[in-house]
Amino acid sequence: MHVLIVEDDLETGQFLLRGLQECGDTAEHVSAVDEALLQAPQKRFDAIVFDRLLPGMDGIDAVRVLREANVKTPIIMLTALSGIDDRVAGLDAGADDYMVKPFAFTELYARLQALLRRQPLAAEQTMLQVLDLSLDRTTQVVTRAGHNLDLARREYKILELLMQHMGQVVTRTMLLERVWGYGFDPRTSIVQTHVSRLRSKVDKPFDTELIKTVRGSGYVIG
Amino acid sequence: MHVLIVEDDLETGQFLLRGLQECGDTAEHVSAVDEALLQAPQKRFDAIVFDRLLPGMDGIDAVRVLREANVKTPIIMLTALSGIDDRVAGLDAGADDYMVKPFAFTELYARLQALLRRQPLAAEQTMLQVLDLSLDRTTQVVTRAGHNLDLARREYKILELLMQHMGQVVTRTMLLERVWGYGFDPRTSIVQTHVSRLRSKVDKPFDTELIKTVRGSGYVIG
DNA sequence: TAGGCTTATCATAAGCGTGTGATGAGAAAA
DNA sequence: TTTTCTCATCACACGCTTATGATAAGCCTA
Repeated sequence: MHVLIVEDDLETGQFLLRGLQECGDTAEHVSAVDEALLQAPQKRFDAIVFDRLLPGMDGIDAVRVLREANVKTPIIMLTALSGIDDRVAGLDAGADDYMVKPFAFTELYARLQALLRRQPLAAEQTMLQVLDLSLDRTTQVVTRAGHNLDLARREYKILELLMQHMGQVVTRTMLLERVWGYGFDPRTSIVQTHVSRLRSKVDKPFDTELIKTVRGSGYVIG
Repeated sequence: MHVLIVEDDLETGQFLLRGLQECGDTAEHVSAVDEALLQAPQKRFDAIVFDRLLPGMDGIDAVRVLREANVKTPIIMLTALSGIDDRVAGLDAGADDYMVKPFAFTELYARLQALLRRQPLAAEQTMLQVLDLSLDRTTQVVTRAGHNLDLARREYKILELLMQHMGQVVTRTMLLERVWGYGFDPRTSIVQTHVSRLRSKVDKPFDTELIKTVRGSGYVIG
């Protein structure tokens, strides 16, 4: 992800910058409000981390200005004040979340990821690959060992989610949420059925089995 | 982690329960406020997920009661109302975070993890290692000498507990409590059976024996 | 409207995980 | 040594989870 950090304290700013880079993400650091107002609408950021107390203009007013300018990028406010009123003011102005200083970087990072999960990522990987299986998200073409695979929409979505998380278990709940948009358990074997059909196209005709089931959890690829 | 779910809607409750189990955690589900007030101080939960609208007592009042009773467990409120005032009320009463329904399970899970990361008391190490045996708590993958070990849920939980306390004796009672959730002695050889199965996968195929029994007490690793 | 494709549900079967009790091995106590 | 107790292991049975095929409903297209 690509994050804009608006923070007048240089030390904190660098700390966040480095933290994000170490997690494999990219970030830009500005220390003045007007710079932020200039950058935010122009470049495509996935999220903005906004300090509450800035010289010149209150961070809260700045957020309000951004929202009025139709900037919808998720914003996390940083505040040194822990009062309830202070938190509310930020949310009220249009921030999506707040964090009270001092905070752990890991928590900020978790919240960033939570926000991004809610919002679609601006820059996602378009080509996904696992061994001889590849999926192109722009054309939605799936091939294995050179052969084109003709997948139905649900099947494609399942495979896409699995490949986005290759090596990690994708739980049934996650599949229901991301593929079906369900917020509940339908109490039918709907996931199993579709994974079965997916396997019959992706795995059955070939010699190595890529989609593995993890009993009690879900499925993994790779 | 071990989570208490307070939610009167059975479907949502089961959905959360299942979601947590799929992620390798444990949870208990109660649907009434008084049950929650009874359970929360007694058992050791790492977090509580609290529905805002419950029959009998407002969830907010319940949270306040818990906090007054000196229960410090992190609490996430679930609310169907998205107004600012509603959010504040929850935080004000002593909740640590809120989520607006409908919500994605993945986000709730991220927030739970964020809350636990903030709490220093739960020394949650993600990578556990004893000689050539290693256990990754995020992916739930166990390897020894480079080989992947395919463990059942109970076996994994036992090994996890042993490795968390490497060098210390883990008593049978402790295992019954943390792996099975039993508060009593079932008077069967259930623990022995499962440790035996665990050993057949972890120790048998290799030359050095890692899991040792301490006669009269329990087991140690390392 | 007919036909084909996609999708949801149900029934069934197979497979795996788990709990129980029996049996035997080995350590500690007498 | 013998006795007693604890622990390890095994086989079996039950139940839950998962895989799969049949069926039916819905949707788009010609």
